[in-house]
Amino acid sequence: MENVLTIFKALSEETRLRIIKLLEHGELCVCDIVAALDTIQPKVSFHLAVLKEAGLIKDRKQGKWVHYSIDDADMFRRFLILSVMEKIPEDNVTEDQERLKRFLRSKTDIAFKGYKLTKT
Amino acid sequence: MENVLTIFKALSEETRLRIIKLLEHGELCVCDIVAALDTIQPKVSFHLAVLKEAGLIKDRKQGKWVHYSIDDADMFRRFLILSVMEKIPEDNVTEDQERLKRFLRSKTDIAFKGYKLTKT
DNA sequence: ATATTATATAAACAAATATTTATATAATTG
DNA sequence: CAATTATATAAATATTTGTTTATATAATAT
Repeated sequence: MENVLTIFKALSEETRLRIIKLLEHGELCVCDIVAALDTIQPKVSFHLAVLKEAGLIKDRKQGKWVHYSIDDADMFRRFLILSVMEKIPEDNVTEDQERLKRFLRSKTDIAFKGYKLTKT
Repeated sequence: MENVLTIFKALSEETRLRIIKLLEHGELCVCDIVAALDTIQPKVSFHLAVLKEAGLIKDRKQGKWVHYSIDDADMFRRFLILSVMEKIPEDNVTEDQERLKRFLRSKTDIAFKGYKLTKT
């Protein structure tokens, strides 16, 4: 019981479904998600912990960053995740997606500030 | 979003999963469920309302009684219901099942009290 | 070494959900 | 028709869950 219940509980909150949707195309670090959802970091960390506890996402630490991604190890969870992806109307998360794109772009820009690309 | 969310929310509570499990083999009236869960009636009515709102169960009124059963009109909900049936360990609900059996038996007994079965 | 950045966690607070108790309604039985 | 039974609903309360603010930790950059 505990197990199924934990999974359904994890899926029963809007912010968490939005996070799952954001992870559709690959891993993101916490700050990406914070930017995409336009919210504060502890809130995101809280929801990521709930999703991870339920085995729906996994994390990968790299330096200062923690990258989260969909955990597709188990069939049942996988199906649920796919359902979320499919059932949530796009226009319900377009703002998130746009904020994410903008943020990722700005990160890249910063990375190249003060550098010049030269042919090799 | 609303829709999926409502469904997951409905499934994210233990009493409700137990009710779904009880409905596995057919419809039951509210008082059957109250007896099986060994609890009070308003509590059961509350959870039945949540499940019905999510489209997971349906009701059928007959005299004083309201019979509830799994609503298998929709594929997604159906899959979720089946998952609940499969994923919840039997020994997690045996007490419920036994109380249910006893209660149903006692109802039949009462129905025959003062009567005698005769060959036709 | 110190400052900064990314993330987590704890504590205080707020909001949502579930439970209980009391009461209403509607059908049924005596 | 009065009493009883099955269920629903409303109001009060309790519990759980989520949010915010403050702080800790650990890696990196200055």
